Amino acid sequence: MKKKITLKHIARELDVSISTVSKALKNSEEIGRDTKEKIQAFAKLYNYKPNNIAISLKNKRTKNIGVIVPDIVHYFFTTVVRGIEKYANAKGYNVIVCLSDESFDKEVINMEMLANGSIDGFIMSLSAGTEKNNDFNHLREVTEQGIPLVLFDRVTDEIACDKVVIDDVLGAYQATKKLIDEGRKKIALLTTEDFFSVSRSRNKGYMKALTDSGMEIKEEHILRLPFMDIDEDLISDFLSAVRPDAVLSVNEIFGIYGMRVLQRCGMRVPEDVSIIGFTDGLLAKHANPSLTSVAQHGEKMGETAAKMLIDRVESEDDDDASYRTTILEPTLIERDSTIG
Amino acid sequence: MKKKITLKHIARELDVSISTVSKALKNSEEIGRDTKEKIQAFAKLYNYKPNNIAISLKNKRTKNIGVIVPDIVHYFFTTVVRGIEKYANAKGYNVIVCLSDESFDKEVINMEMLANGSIDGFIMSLSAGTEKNNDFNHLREVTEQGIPLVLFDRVTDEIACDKVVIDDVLGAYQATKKLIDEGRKKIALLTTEDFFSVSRSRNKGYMKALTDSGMEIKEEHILRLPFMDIDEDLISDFLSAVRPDAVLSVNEIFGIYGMRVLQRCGMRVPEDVSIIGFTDGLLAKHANPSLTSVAQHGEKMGETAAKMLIDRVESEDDDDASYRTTILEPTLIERDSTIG
DNA sequence: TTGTACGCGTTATCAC
DNA sequence: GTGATAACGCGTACAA
Repeated sequence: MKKKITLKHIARELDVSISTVSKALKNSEEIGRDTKEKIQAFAKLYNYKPNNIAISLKNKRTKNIGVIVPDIVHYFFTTVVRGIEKYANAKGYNVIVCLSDESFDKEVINMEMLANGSIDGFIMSLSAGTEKNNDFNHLREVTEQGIPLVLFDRVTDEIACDKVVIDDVLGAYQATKKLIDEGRKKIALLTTEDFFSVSRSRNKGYMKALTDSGMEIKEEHILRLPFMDIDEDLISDFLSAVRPDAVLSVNEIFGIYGMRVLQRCGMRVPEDVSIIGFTDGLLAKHANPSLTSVAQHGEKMGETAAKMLIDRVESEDDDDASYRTTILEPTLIERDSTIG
Repeated sequence: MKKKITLKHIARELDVSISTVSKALKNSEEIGRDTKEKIQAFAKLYNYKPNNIAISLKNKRTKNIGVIVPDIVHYFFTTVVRGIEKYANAKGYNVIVCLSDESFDKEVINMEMLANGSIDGFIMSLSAGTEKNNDFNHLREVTEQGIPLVLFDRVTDEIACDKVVIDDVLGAYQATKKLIDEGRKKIALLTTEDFFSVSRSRNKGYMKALTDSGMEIKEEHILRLPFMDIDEDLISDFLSAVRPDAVLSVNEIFGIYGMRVLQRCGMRVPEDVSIIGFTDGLLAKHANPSLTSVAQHGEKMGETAAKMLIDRVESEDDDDASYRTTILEPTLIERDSTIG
């Protein structure tokens, strides 16, 4: 077992000072050819690599990015993390991923864990618990310490920081508009409890589209489901009662469940009923029929967030005022659950 | 913006020495009541938290675990990462996730990035590129440096380290056996190119089940597909030609594609043809009909790997000889793509 | 051209 | 009881 070698070892072995070794390895001009070559050869031989921790301590820069997401089995977050990874790695940063598991407490704990020097900045999406609590003190503490923070998707106005979101209102508007343009008259909405910022925006887009087209918004056409552990019966009862000719879902999974329920009722998709969901994930793509979806461009979002964060980290000047919010355009991916 | 406070700041402010502060905050007996209380109060007020990096440097322990996986959009890896996260976090460790993107080069780069002090140990699953190259020097270097390594799922005999796998032979055997017991006579196999260790094992289980039941293994019933960018036509041509009454797929996605192709040919699942896939993911669960699958228990695998790694990290004695391989039992999840 | 000294933040040992 | 000192590994301003 050949242990990690340090500058000190090399120095002792070659009978020179540590700083000489350090300089030689950085190809400094002030070291003589011979010593330089000797040292470099030795270093290569023993595969010397500087210790990241020591460098972090010295530079006060870790080259680590902390990412806190509610979950990682959800396709959307997965793609965002991938986008972050991609950009961050290209820039020489590592990504430390923590899962809040939709819990406020875990989110706080994870943040504190990372905030004490482990990372140069945060990228995160609020947990359900945090949105519910409406308590953002842990975020505030972090930003007040001068640690850069980028929020994505599930964001809040309470915190001044960079943000990346898609235009959820527009996405829902376009989707609803498409259903209206198909001639659908009774468009149901499957959404979540109201504390989710994204659901609120999507509901808004749905309503705006109806209103703009002179259609009435009927509360009985809207089903607000708890986010966790989906209750298929609730969806089933609702859809059987409403008998809609179109359904908009604020996420992928409600859309899939809704479609199945309707099919079981003997309705044909898309002949009898059109369905559009949010999140263009694997389920939507491989459903039968495949589900028309509002793509959120998670990977792009991740890349953008990573770029914003790293730019912030690497810019000397902390110009507090200039926080930006990047708004990505959603895209309606038309598949077989709607009419051409 | 209140910057991070250090021991030095407190010491200067309270006019005591740094070591006094350090001891006071650790509630050392050798510090007087008054000073201790004064220091602790001050520390609380300014929300002092020790700097992780400095502690890492001193202890030569980072409390970080490096995880390198081929991808994170695949359900299986996602669940493993989640399992790792769960266990590691509970033990006070952070998880640094890197994606090899199935590329040998990226895997090497990521390992080197992390190996220089950033982490206490690795958990990883080999990239396709690495399995293809059959080159494991980067792993060897890491283990030779005394950095603990746990391999899961895609492992290799070339490296002596802890491992976690499921019994792939058994999983495929049981699945095939089930198809045989249903009375299926022509059981096709959708598998990948041969360099994947898991595919080899699953192929073996398939063949063993056939042989044990006195059935013939026919090469023309086996389709070996490239792993990346799935070509649906290949599957389509193959299945149209073979016309099997059952299909075993070594992963989830081939199974889904296979089912769709067969349905398009007018075959009913499971009346005319039964299908079983590997990986009990979202697609299998929500497919129509839902896909009977061999569950790999990713979360359990992740937890197990994390436990093995942390045990190793925290045990002083480096008893090289005692590397263990944990073999998890697969479970056949029966759904609607097979007959009751 | 090479070496010395110091600092990053913390802890442990030892002296007062 | 309190404080000075060294050490973790590195980089660098400054001295020789």
